[in-house]
Formats: sequence, C-alpha cells, structure tokens
Amino acid sequence: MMEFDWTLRFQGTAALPEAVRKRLNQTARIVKIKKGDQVFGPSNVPDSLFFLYDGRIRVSQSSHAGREIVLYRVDAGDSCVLTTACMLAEEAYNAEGIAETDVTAVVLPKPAFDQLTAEESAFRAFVFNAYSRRLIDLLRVVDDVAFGRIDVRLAERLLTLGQGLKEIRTTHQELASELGTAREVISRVLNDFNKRELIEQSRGVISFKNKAGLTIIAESD
Amino acid sequence: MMEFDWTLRFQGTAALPEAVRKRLNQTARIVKIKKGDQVFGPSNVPDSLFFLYDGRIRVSQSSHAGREIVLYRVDAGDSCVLTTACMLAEEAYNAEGIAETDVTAVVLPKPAFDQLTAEESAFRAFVFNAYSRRLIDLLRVVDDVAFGRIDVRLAERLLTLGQGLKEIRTTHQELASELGTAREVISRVLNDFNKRELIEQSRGVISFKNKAGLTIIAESD
DNA sequence: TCGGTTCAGTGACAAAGTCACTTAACTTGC
DNA sequence: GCAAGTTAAGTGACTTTGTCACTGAACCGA
Repeated sequence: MMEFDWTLRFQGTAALPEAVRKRLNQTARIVKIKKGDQVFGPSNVPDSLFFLYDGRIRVSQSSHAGREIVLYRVDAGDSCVLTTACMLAEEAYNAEGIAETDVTAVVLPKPAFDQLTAEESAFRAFVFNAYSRRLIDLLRVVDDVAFGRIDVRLAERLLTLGQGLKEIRTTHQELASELGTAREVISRVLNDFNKRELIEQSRGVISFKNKAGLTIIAESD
Repeated sequence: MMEFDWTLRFQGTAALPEAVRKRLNQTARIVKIKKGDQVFGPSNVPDSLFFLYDGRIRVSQSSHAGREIVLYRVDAGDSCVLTTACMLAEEAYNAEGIAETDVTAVVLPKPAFDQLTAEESAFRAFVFNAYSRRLIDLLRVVDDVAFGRIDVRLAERLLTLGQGLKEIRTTHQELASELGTAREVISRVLNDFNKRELIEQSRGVISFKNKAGLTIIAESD
C-alpha cells in the first residue's frame, strides 16, 4: 500500500506528522505521464493539486497565431501551481504544461488540499512559496520579453539548456518557442554566433565552441 | 475605536465571525497614502499583507534602461499580493506599486495573516484567489507583449482608460509606460489614429472621436 | 533510392524600438 | 506680460525584430 512514501519528497509535506502523511498517502493518486504528453492545458483543466514527484514539466503559453513562449519549468519536488491557480480561479487561460521527461506526479484532490492548507502551516508556507516563485518567474519573463534583446536572451537560454554539456540537441523552432520569437530570428542569431565562432551547428544540434563568449553576451545588459 | 469596520469591505473578511473581525480591527493598521506615492518597491519591501480599502494602485515593472510596463492595477476591495509574494519569498524583484489615487489601505502584520489563513477558510480562498488572479493577469501581459501588435494594444488601453469618458488626460510617455514601449512609438501610432479620425490630440489630452473604430482595432487579433 | 517530411537558410519587406535632434506648449518668476 | 526654463510631442534616419514566401538540405521509411 505504501510502497513508497512520496510525502518525504516535498518540503511542504516531509515535515508533517506521520498520521497526516499516512492519510495523504491514502488519499492522493499517483499518476505517470509520458514524455511529451500534456499535463494540463486549456482543454484539460484539472481540479486538483499537482505535486511533481519526478521529472520535469515545461509550462508555456501560445498565441492564437501559433507562436509559443516558455514561461517556466517545474522540477521534481515542486508543485505546479498554475493548475492550482486555475482550480481556484475557474478561469480560462491559454497556458499548457508539457512533460519534458517521463513524469511521476502526485495528485491531491481539492478537498484534501483544502484540509491540508487549513491544518498544516508548513504545507501552507509551501504552497504560498510556490505561488510566489511563479509570480517572480513571470515577472522575469515579462522583463525579458518587454525589454530584452534576443541575442542576449538566446545566449542565456543556450547556456542554461546546455549546463555541463558540450552540445544541445534541439531545433531552431524549439528555441524560438523558448523565447517566444520566430524561427527565422533564431536562425539569424545562431548564424551570427556561428560566424563569431561561439557555436557550431548542424541539423538538430548546437555545439558550444566558446561558452565564455556566450556568457559575455548573456550578461551584456 | 471601531469608527469604521474595514473587514466588511473585503470578500475574504466580511463573512468572518464577529469575534474574528473585532480582533482584526484591533490588530490591523490603517495607512493612508497620497496619490503618486510609492506603496511598495525594491527599496521599500513590506512585511505585511496589504488590503486596499480605497483607491487604486498601479503595479509596474521597470527595465534597467528606464523603460516601464504596467503589470496590473489593484482596485479597492482587493489585496495586493505582490507584496505578499515578496513577504513570503524574501526575493528581490523590480516591480513597484504606485498609488494612482489617494489610497487607504489596511495593513495586516504577518503573524495575524498566518493565523487568519490557518483558521478561516473564507480568508484562505480570498488570498488564493488574489494570487490566481494576478498570475492570470501576468499571463495576459506576457501574451500581449510577446505576441500582440502595439496599435491593437494601444487602442485597447485607450478604451479601458477612457471608459465612459470623452477624453483622457495623459502623456504619450505615460501611455508608453502602460504598454512597455517607447514614447516615439506611441506618438506615431496616435498620429495614425489621428489621421484616421479615431481620436484628436492636444498636449496632455486625447479625445475620442470614434470609439467604435478603436474597438474594431482593439479586437483585430 | 525515391519520395515525403522535417529542418534550416535567404531575401525582401513590415513593424517596432533607438537616437538625436527640433518644435511647440505650458509654467514660473520676475 | 513676457523671457527663460521645463515638459510634451514631432521627425527622420537608422537598427533590430518579426513576417512572408520561398529554396535547399538532411533525414527517414518503404
């Protein structure tokens, strides 16, 4: 029954009394989602709180014209609060969450969520914190999109996506979706980076030649 | 002592038992802020929850280069959750709140806030709702900035700012700050609107000539 | 190895943002 | 009342970013 105790994985639940954790393990449902599948979206509005036990979810928003921008990523140990926002606000929005890897999540039904926020201050702090973090993430996105240059933003994103790697496997289109711009724009900037010998390109792969150089660009604002 | 009972003004507090409301009236502090003053900002980080009793607060973010964008407005009866976010996340961000009118606010210290969220589900719902609303507001801003055309956005904004009015008193610079763009851009677009006889301009004033026409533009996306 | 599909490159153009001004309109302080 | 300062708005040349309509190149599966 309690083959693995997910409550130990989360800041907001690990510190709870054992009785409460036991109850949670009984109440919550574990779901597995395949890489690439939609976790939530306009047509798939959940009525429960999502705890990400394992994997990573990419939350993005898309324009009616089909362009897309990544808002933030939810990592293991975190809760996906946009689903919560939706669950509370009952409002439609055009953000969606996609599993970037195979995902294991814990789904806590709304009544259990309510009870927990009422009774456990550690859990409350956890949830509020998740909200705050997302708000701040979105402030960053607004700042970038409204005021940032795309070469700077792209250099930045390449570096975060390629942390510890010599190359990253992605298409220009995917990078455009990261930053909310058009593929052609990414192609141009990457070509420029290429000419300046910061990267090398081939179909579906970008190899780093000079991360320090990219860092200088990324930090030039 | 209880010359006016602010708790009746807020959804999250009006329904609370009288004993609780009495306690709140004793605990919370009422502050008055003059039009134009900063309510919160990077250099002015509050550690308490803000209830806006009367007036309106404009929350905006500014770039290091001095450009600015309005994120949302907090109206009377609402709580200002970015201050809360900050109070919970202890993180720095470059958003600030400016009183657009003279403002009367109720400031609830963190301990009282904690107790209230623990004990009162109506209050909890109110706070979560405020968070959700802001998240959704920010999603809208991201969408607009990343994917929207400025003529559309400007027409839209002119109409909301001028609801029920024949003219609005504002400068091109202020409109630029609303949308996170440059003054020159606003000037150009307004000139275009002028030529198309949708508006008339003079220093510091924009008069509507054809709101229907503006509406068509505002909805063309 | 042929044909389809996905990925990337390109040039011409449009939209938006920047820069360096000029001109016009209000404000104040004799 | 008007000169001087201040704030608001206009302008043209330019850069950056986004769009469109393509072409060509690389990969994949039958």
